[in-house]
Amino acid sequence: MPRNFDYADAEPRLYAWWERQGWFKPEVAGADAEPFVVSMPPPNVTGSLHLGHALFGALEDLMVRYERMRGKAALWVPGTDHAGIATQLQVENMLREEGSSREEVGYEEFLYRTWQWKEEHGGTITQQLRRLGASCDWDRERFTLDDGLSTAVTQAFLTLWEQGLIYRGPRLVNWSPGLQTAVSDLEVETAEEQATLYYFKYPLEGGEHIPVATTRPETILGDTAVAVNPADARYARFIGKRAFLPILGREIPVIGDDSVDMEFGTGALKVTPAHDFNDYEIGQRHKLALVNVLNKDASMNANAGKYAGMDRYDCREQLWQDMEAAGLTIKTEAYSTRIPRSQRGGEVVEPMMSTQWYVRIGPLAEKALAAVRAGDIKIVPERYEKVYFHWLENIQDWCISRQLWWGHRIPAWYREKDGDPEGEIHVGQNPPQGEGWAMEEDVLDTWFSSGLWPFSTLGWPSESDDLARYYPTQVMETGHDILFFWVARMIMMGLWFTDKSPFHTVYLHGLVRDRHGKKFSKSLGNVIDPLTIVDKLGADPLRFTLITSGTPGNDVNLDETRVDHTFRFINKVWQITSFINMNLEGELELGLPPAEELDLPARWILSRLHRLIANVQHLFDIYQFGEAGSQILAFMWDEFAPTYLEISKHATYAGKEGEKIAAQRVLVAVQDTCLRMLHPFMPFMTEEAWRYIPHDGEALIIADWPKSNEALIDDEVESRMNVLLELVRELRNTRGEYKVDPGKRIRALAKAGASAKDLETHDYIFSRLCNVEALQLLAAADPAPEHAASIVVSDIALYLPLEGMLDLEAERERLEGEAIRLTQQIAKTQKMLGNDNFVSKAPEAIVQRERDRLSDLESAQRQVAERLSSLPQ
RNA sequence: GGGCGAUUAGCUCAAUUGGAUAGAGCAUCCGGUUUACACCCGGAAGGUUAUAAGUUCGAGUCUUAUAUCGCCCA
Repeated sequence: MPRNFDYADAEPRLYAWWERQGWFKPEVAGADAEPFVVSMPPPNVTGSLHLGHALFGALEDLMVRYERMRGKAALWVPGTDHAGIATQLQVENMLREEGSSREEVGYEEFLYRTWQWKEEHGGTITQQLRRLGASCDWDRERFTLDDGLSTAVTQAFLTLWEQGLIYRGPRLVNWSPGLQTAVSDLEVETAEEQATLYYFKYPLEGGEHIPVATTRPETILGDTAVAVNPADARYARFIGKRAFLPILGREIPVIGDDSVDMEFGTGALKVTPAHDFNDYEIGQRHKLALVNVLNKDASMNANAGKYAGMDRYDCREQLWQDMEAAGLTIKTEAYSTRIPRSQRGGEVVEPMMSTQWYVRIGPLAEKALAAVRAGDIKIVPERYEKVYFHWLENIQDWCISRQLWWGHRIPAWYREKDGDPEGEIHVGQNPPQGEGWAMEEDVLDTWFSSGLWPFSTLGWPSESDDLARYYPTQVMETGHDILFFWVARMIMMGLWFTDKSPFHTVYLHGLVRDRHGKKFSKSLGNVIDPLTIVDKLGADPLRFTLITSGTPGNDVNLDETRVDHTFRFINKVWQITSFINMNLEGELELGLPPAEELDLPARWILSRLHRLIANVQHLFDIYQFGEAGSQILAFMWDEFAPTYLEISKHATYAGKEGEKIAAQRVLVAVQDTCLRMLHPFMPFMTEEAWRYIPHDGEALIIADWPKSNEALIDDEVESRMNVLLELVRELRNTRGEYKVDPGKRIRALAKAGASAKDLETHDYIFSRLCNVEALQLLAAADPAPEHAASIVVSDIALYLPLEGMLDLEAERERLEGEAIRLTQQIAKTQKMLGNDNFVSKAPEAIVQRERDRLSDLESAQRQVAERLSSLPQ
């Protein structure tokens, strides 16, 4: 067995082997196995792996490997998303570098180039997921723009259309001038920013004026009313009068509307229904005209009069100057307000009138709400259910058209009629008979196709075998940041089109941040590339660290020192395997030896192990994978390796043949179980290590998940062993305090009550664990040795004759300190037990534990007192 | 403005339904190559669990208020 785990060699080799054997496929489990299906959240096809992908990869692979080991038909469906805007931007960037643009090359050529780009870069992310160990069924890999999924998208669209749930019409939308497309509410991010509030005079008929304030003076050009609150004594008398647009002089009415906030600004409001969502509402109420003053690139259009053609911000400045010259301005002041920006491009989004396609979402949302309310779908952590409800209860119709080239074309056709190029509309996969039909140029929001993902990837709308067997899926694991974008839409569309919840559990993870909780950003220079870590330490340490660094729904702060620590843990597990491996001789029978051959340490480690298995099982059941991983680590590093493994050396090197074999079988059984439990966390090392211990089965990836055997969990054994281990700890401490050369073997004498037999039988434990060469039992009547340090645990007093080293005064102080500590604890325990409320109300087990504790403390107290009195004066 | 989360050791995080002396890692200090491992071993120090009140036999955990930070929605 190699001295260290060579991950660089093993990872690609094992991955290829697993895949070649077909172990990533659900069929490995047999036709009658219960399915466990996870749809991978499809990463952007041209993206490359970042820590967010690594986190979902680690978590989903963990769940899939776990369920596979539990005998389920585990299927992880991989795939990628065409990511409309993101991909189109990348290709546009490429064209720009070539000195060209998408307009210049034209639609056909642009699409060709984008597909080419996808072919070149599309494999990157999936290759990187393989490096993490992702056990997806690559034969079922899908792409949102492939033929099958495109069919699904068309089918979904047409169905909604036929049901009257899709409509097209002019609405005020969030317009992204840089991308030149509409974006949905979700794609707009607003943040508080410093801006300027401009105060100016709105001239009225009769020479008076109303003062008005705005942060966007250029929209004055699109005003179609001035609104005041009818309850406002200052302005109410102006209602019904005519006002005149500054500079342009257009005549507009002064209207009264309750929604005008009298406290804000001047208390009067300019109304621009075509460029502001609130004003749009007011416009609807008062049947105001809509005057659009912006072009698609946010330059001013012909309605802006002499400002036509100017950029929106240049216009703002120029108009203000002109108004100043005309004596219409009052003042400007610094003002902090919320500015809407495009999530993708980052530029300021303009509300703009535009004709778009919408999904009437209400009926779909209702089903989605009901499914979670009824518990058909659970969200982990549960608090996100509230967030989900709130969003769906207040949901707006979904704008699904995008003015992009890369995406699913909306299946609609137009034909010119009466001079209107869109005079006739036909919705359908193909154009109707006749000449002159042109296809809708808009494409669908990327999330429209993503919403179908759990079932479209399995063949829907065709009634495929996969759809029948593997849909609905079980767990949807993804980031909480796309709860609305994606999860809610999958639930809505899944319920609508398949009449089934697409999954029964939503597990949400958080963002991966740097070790101080900062977001990764190129400008901060704190970006960690997961593949750099994989290259340096292997995939296993990264996976385990990501999983154990956080709790569901919360952000993960990745501290790279933890990755190093995990790397050392992996080495530790390897070394344990190596130790077991090197002591094996011949064929070792698998499984545990018969109960009568198990000594106390063996029964102890098995009790601890099976307690661990039960804990891990419970933690897996409630999706607390991180804590499960930490507990396995703690068991191996703090109990198995330093204690049982060390103790077993006695049997191995000094025991009888039968004892040796029994110990080896226990070692193998414990290690085998641990490797199984660790496999979903760190598949590579565990698979490789498993080959070096006797095992049953072809590979760990398809081995059985351990089950806890309650019969092996034994409180009494654990507490007997704890006494011995406590003595070991105290012995080590005492040696340290007296600065006894660690290499020096010392003697110990013991006076023990009920534990005498355990002490005698297992005296070798002390030689193995704290270098005590001989343990001599004293009878109760024997005098204690004079020049000895003493250790008291429960009813045992242990004496270490440290001739020449013992400082009597120090020893007395030590014992007195111990006596005080014991007295305090006894008092505390007695107080608890003296409280009738406690004794009557606390569970019996808790009360009993306190009684046992008290009797232990009292024994110890007697021993300490005796020792103190016998110390030479 | 509404909602949610966080606040535990110098730093990064745990603590499963309320139950013994609140645990790890990193960093710090002391001591060690003991035949699996120096990618290691043994030990130490480090905490008023943000603050205040409450419920309870018992609170890091439940309730209320306050403070600070973060996120979501308008």
